[in-house]
Amino acid sequence: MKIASFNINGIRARLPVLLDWLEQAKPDVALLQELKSTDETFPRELIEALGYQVETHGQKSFNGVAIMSRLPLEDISRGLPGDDSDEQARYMEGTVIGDKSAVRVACLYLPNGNPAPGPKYDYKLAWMGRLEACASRLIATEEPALLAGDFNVIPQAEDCWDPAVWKEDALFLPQSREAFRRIESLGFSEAYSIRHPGMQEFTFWNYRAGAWNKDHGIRIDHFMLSPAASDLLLDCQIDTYVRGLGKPSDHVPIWVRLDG
DNA sequence: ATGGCAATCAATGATTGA
Repeated sequence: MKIASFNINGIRARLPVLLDWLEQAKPDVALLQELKSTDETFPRELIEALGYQVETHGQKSFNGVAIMSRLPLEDISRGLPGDDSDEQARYMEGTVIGDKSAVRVACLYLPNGNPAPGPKYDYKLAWMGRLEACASRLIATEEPALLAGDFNVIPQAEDCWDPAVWKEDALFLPQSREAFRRIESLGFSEAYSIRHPGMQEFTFWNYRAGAWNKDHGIRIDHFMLSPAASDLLLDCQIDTYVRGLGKPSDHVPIWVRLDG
């Protein structure tokens, strides 16, 4: 099964690009972030017309995540556990039933955290602590599971065009990278780096200052696979071309193919 | 400095993102 993740930066503004990409890439499952839409204003009909079951966890103006699947999709849960006062729609889970195996998928939009230090960075680190608890719970099931989405973390220096520029940024600060490593320490594998060691590809280019034309990008969208899911990994690719389409998102899709 | 763009909500300007 092919599972993709795409921070679309506004579902309504991005609908033409999304539909274009879906028809070319034909993922079985698409995990979307930054819907910037409530569940009520999410344009589900055109996506359902392509054969997808659409499950959303929206919020007005900001955040928002969705799971869309052409395979049976069950047991949806919405929201990141661990803080009942957190109103931001950044996390949901569902179980995809493949031909060979069921995969628990978590779609996440991890907080940016800038400016750091400050309350937004505190929220990011707290959020990552709660995510680690989810990761522990998922790995304990010993079933195939993955965490995917916009992590807003640059894992290592090779994952950005100029580490010096990002040195003080919340996406690259040591504490952010350490929190990312802690999830790996639980037993999760970051799919792209497993499949393409030493390669430099990006998933985000700022709209400003001609970043795309200069290839001033960063790699912040990731798939983290549990051991049981890693055993099924066949491929992981980044659909870079999507950044060059008309009216693009600032992120591009990344996907994995699992033998499931 | 990735200043310099884009999306959204709301009302011509502010907020947020990374």
